[in-house]
Amino acid sequence: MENDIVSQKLELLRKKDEQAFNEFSGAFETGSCNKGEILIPMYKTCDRLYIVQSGIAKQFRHKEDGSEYITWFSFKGDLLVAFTSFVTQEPSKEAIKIIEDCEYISISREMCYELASKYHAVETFFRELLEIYYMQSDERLFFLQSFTAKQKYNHILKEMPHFLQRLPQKELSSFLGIKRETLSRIRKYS
Amino acid sequence: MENDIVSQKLELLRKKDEQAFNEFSGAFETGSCNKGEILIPMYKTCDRLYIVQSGIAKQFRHKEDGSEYITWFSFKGDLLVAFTSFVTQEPSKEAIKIIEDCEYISISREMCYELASKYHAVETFFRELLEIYYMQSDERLFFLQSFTAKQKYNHILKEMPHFLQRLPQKELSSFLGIKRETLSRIRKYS
DNA sequence: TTCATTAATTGACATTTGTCACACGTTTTC
DNA sequence: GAAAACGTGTGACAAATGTCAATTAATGAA
Repeated sequence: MENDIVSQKLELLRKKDEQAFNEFSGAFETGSCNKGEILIPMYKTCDRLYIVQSGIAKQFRHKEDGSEYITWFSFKGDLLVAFTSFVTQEPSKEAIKIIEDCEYISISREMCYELASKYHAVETFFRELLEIYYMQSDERLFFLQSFTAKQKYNHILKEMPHFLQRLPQKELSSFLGIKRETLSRIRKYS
Repeated sequence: MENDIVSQKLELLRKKDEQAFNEFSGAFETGSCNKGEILIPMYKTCDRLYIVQSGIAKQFRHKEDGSEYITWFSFKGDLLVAFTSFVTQEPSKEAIKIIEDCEYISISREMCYELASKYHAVETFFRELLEIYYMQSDERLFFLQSFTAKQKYNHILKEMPHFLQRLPQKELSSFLGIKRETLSRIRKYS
């Protein structure tokens, strides 16, 4: 068992209600996607939830000027879902594209809600995941909002060094909310 | 019954499991707080969840330079909680201050988790609230990140006019992530 | 009402970051 | 392996927003 958040919560689920765990984990299918492919297209309704087993994916939206705004990178163990579309079942304003060849497991939205409704423990599993993702979103908001370009870079350097090692600067700069030229200049002087 | 999100979800809870609803809603206490007072202080652990009945509160953090960064304003019907601290039980990095005299109801964290554990329907209530708040956070992230100062102002003007009507510009500018002088200049030319 | 405090406006200027253009090196593809 | 596509680095300049200081307007307390 891995030590990422989803795995930890799955382990809790298994301890709490083995049958729920079995039914839930049995509902996942495996799949894979190559670099450059789109896993969840823009404007399509998202009806599956993915968990990355290997590789890297990026989640992004389009700004009004057409440029890309990257909301998150997903590595091994991370969830992959166009969240708002998944919940509301409306066309997604965000898309997911594969940066490095991915293997994943996935489960249908229908099954998620069915099992959350059937098993209290599954409902708890999702509630706890949401708590964590909400806290992360909060933190990212503060980060993007209150740090200068340099501070952002240093923060990534310190807290998420794997982002620097494994992501092209083009993508990373978008994630930091700065232009690639700016990132390039910051790197030059630090 | 009101038509805000929390009320809607409470109504769903009542329909789904009347006993859960009764026990849950019976666990709330009423209270009030005057303009200028701090409801949840910085660096204190947050162990209650509040729902605003009247008035306005602001939720904020301190940036590294000491200035204030406002994360949200809460009006009638909105939740009021230092979320990360509430979940992790660590000292809060955000605080809540009253902008206009507030009446509220509140419930202890302990009771929230106890009832979520006891009643599947209460767990569902929280999971669904979290879904909505997560979507809001996502949207705010995009808003802050991809709009210019002018676009932000126009967006608020259109989508949240009550913010403009009821909040001092000083507070609003912090919420928009711009300086008060900048907001003042934008208003002048639109 | 009046004085004191706080909020909003405005101007001049500084700073940060973005934009555009192009060079250079590295992958990918046929 | 050559051509094309892509990613990165760099310079000159532009634009948006911030900073500081001074003034005016609004608000609240005695």
